[in-house]
Amino acid sequence: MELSKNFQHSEAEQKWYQHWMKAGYFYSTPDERPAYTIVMPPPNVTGVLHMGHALNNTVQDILIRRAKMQGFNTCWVPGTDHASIATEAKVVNMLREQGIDKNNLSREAFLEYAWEWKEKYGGIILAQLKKLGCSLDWNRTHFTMDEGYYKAVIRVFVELFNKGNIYRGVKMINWDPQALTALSDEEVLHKEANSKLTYIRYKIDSETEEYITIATVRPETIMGDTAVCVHPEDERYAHLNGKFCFIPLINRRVPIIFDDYIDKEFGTGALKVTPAHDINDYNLGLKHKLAVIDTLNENGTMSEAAGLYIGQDRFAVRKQIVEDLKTSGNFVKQEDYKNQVGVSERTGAVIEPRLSMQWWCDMQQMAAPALDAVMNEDIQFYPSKFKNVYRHWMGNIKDWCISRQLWWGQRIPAWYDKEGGIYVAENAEQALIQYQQKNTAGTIEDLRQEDDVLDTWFSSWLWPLQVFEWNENRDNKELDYYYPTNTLVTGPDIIFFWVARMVMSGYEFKGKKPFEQVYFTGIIRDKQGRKMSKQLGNSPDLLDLIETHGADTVRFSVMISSPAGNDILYDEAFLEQGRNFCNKMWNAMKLIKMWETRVSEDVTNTDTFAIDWMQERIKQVELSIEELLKDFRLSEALKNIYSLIWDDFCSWYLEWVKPALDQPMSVMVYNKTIDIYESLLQLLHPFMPFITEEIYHLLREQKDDLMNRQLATFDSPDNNILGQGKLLQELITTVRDARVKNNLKPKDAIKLAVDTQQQAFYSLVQSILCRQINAEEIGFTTDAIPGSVSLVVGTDKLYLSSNVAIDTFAQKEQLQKDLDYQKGFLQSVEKKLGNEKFVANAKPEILAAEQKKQSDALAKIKTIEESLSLL
RNA sequence: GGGAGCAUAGCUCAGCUGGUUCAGAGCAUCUGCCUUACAAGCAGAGGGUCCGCGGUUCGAACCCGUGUGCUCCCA
Repeated sequence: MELSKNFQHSEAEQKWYQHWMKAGYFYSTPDERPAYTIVMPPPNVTGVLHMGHALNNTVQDILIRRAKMQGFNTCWVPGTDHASIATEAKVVNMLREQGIDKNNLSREAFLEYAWEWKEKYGGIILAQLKKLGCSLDWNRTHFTMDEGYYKAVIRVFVELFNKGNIYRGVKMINWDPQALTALSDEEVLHKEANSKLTYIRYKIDSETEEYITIATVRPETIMGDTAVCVHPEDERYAHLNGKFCFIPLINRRVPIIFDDYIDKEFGTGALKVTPAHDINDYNLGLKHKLAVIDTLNENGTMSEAAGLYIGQDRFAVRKQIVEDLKTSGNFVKQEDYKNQVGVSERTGAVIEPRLSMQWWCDMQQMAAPALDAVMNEDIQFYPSKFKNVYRHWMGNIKDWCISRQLWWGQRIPAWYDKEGGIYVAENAEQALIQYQQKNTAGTIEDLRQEDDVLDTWFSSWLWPLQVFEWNENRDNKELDYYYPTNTLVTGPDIIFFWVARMVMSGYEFKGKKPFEQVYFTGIIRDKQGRKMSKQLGNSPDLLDLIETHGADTVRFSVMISSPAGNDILYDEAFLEQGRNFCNKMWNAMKLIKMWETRVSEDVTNTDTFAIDWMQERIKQVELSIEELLKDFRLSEALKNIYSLIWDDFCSWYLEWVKPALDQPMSVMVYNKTIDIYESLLQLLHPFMPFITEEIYHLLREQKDDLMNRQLATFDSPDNNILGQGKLLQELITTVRDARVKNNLKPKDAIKLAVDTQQQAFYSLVQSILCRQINAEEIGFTTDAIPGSVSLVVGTDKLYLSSNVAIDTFAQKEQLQKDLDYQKGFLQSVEKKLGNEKFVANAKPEILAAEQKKQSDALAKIKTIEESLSLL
């Protein structure tokens, strides 16, 4: 068979993904094996996957594939999230581009568009995950608005309502004037803004011409002022006790109140109080029984109640009113001021605090077991630093605003009668029954369902339960088998939104934690450290990337650069490294395939050093991988495998077993080499599934697939053989270096004479050493060879001779350098050993190590000095 | 304002329980090679006051304090 020059990723990827799928490797049903389960954080159906998803899902796939090789019954559940506000915003935009105004559509018509959107983008997302190679159980795909899922959410709402955890009430909420909906505190981002602090004077209601000056960043809200507040101990204002002042422009008379909430140092020490538009002012208003005047409409324009600027946008008014205050003589001054402004996480609109009737969920009770679980590590966080963040949020939990003024989502199952009575039930019929208990003649026509839908997170917090059909049967067999799931892999940015709430819902509805451990991945940033985002256009298109570079390369590039839990500065240079790695593996396979025709039974090759050594290296690396993966240090594990394949296998091992030109290949070595390559491919498979499967099958006829092959158990490596391998490498490198330094060309023949105590070792590796340094012969000696280059490796002396003239100055310099280093080293070791406190305090093994260093260094120094004296 | 984290080679970062066979990797740089698997490669090399200062210790990149700079989260 003709092998291509390089690995052709696109064919192989398609072929193997379909093959795995057909073979049923992705699917899971409960059996006698232990389960290893992951539920995928469902991506929003708002668009396409980005680099963050690539990282997150690659990590999950690695864990799943590895667990599968270790004999677990693995189950990775895919799905998508309806993402209420984000998706609705997208659909509204799309409609606007088509010239359709959402307000002219019925709820039903709008939802049809939304479902179309979901089908399209949800489908794209799932296709992307396949391209990435994700070994997902597609039979279990869920969507947070599926019929069954919808019902589960409704039922949870009704149950919590009946328990008294859900209630309806007017409170100050975060209002998004663009999406026209309430948001939870978690959906508001605080950003620093360059604002202006405007000083405005309010005339005091007294006979004399006297003013009180306030400072505000929101002058447009003064029409909503219902008081001015100062500190009770502020001498500047003590005389104003019981007085009133007039709001400029509208001349409303408001009281001057006193409260120690005021910061005397800020601004003028006098605060305008606007209970309708600021949470602190609102609380102040409650305390002092102030009126509340809402001067804004829901879209952020001034309302009738403002009296002025009606219908104008709040930001336009902020500028205009300053001009008008100047005209009226109330403007004092303006200064630059940096403050924090809340913006909507989804729409970016500046949030307005607003008093509003919403549905709330009291979280106090649910928080307690959820907090404990993480604190006592019943649920483990990686990295554990996130425990603090979690504790802080959970310990100060607030009631959750769960209603949204949107259409895309689960509609709140509450019905109102004409008198304002509320009936919460799973459906209209049951609501009606409740209603009829009061009004026997009542009909469904008398009831009106709540328009609002539920916060998206009020559905996704059920994800680990409902993907196993919890609502259909709360103790079903699958739930028993797969739940609690093993590992949740997600970003730290949704620790409150999702992780914390899933923990709460797990205990509340199932009485069990939803997962054993949570691994928080880093956030992918661009080279300049900026978060990747659509707006910045700094996020590469994932599908493009996969198509041009291949899924394995993309996976490699995101994994190699992602230390556990730290942010990642993504650089496309990593793609190059991945591509080169694929190429390397491909070529190693080609080399082995070339030997296939030269295999002969007649070669009686008893030289197994290379094989023995490589096998010990594999054991060694496998054990370290095991440890690294336990701590989710995936990038380090990958680096270990990368180096094992490139350096140990390709650079050393293959060269060591390579038959001489036109010589036959030992059948034993050939088969062992394939065995070895297979186990390397297997170690790498979870990280780079396609190329490993492809090469696995090209190496020789296989009965199984790599993906499904069980991992052997490894015992601890033989340190003696590993040490010998290391020494052999050092010998080779030292001689090669000497060649370069002495201007000996690779083809120039040399002879090597060795003065050593370990002749058996040299006999063992002689043929390898001979070929690797291109020596005509290697012999032993106890005396220096005149005219040769003397080298020192360990405590062995090497004499390298050649027909080519040799410059002794260079080697003298090198030996002198080594000698200086060794002497310095010895000095530091002896200083340590001469220190009584060290000898008394250091652990025995460290003491022994130091003593060994001392004797080694002494022996080395002796050897080098002997060599030097000969020059 | 409260909290968390980071500062190591030109760049991006490893360095787990303090102990010179750990100061390391990849990329970049330099030198020499078209050695019949791979020039997307091979063989070598150079490069660091481990942010400053102080402390603990026999011993500090690692622990403690402090200063500076940066990032993130919460209010």
